Amino acid sequence: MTAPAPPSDLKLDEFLCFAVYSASHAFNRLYKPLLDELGLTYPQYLVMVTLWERDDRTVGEIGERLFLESNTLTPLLKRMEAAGLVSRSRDPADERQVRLRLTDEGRALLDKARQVPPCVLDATGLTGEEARSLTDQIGALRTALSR
Amino acid sequence: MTAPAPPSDLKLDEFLCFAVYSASHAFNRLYKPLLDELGLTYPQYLVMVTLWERDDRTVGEIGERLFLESNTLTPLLKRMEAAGLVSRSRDPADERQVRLRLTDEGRALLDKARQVPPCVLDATGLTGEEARSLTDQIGALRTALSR
DNA sequence: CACGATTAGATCGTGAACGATTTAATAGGA
DNA sequence: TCCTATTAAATCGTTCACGATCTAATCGTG
Repeated sequence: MTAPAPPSDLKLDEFLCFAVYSASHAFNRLYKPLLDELGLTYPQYLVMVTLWERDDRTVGEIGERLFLESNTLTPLLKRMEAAGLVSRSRDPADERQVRLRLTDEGRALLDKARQVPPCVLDATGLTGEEARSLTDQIGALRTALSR
Repeated sequence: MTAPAPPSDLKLDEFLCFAVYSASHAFNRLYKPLLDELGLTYPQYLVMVTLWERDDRTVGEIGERLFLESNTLTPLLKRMEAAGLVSRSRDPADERQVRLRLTDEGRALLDKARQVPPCVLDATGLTGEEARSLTDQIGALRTALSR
């Protein structure tokens, strides 16, 4: 005689973490075909965005911007270097640091990349204003979680 | 003479996708020590939640619930089986399907797991009502993105 | 009933994430 | 000046995520 399992009070659909987790994957799936056009993966695209914003950054600066550590970034950046998008070189003034610079090819990719965000906004079904609001709310959430 | 780089109009901080991506990682980092107590990774925890909600599910049903495919789930579920949390067995009525069932140990873990969501809500700094609202907005976003 | 089409999982290879550790360079104090 | 502490990346091992493909079981139509 097995006792009936006590009902679980953990409801997946009410989990904020799961909403975020699954939305993150949904974004990834949406981006995949768009970024394939650029020869980038999603995290590589984020690195490119940080370098398009400001070139010539250290691994640590990029990591600070993207909330990633060198153990994630080093292999990713090496793949980007192999793809001809960035150069990696030790800073002569401080040989501990590795500076990332866009190649001409990497810089040129910005033109194509400008077409991506409008496609993505369209797929969200949100207005620009709604998207901004949600971005701010989730940004604040990330800040709270990182304490 | 290199021309000054044209300013990028792609602003990382305005990217909804990046807010979601980085919040997802922030959740993971928050969950890690909590779930270490239970001997679970975060995706394994999600599988447990689905089975606590309803036991005896196929790989496909779990995947439908979590938006994951068998190529992700099969190895994950095998690790959970090896950890003694679930059993995997072919459905006699349809040998293509593999049914997942909680072991006694897996069922018993629910008690400990109930302590997790309050900790997480606390870390978000949100009220229950705010968290619910955000969960709904992000859930709707995921639905829109998956079209 | 047969047999091609479909379905459910599993397998394989690649690229992230990340904890833990290591290596090399710089900084700073006795 | 040396020598210890700190810092920046890199390395290693494990677990996800996912595209592509494979295998085996079942379905459906003639």
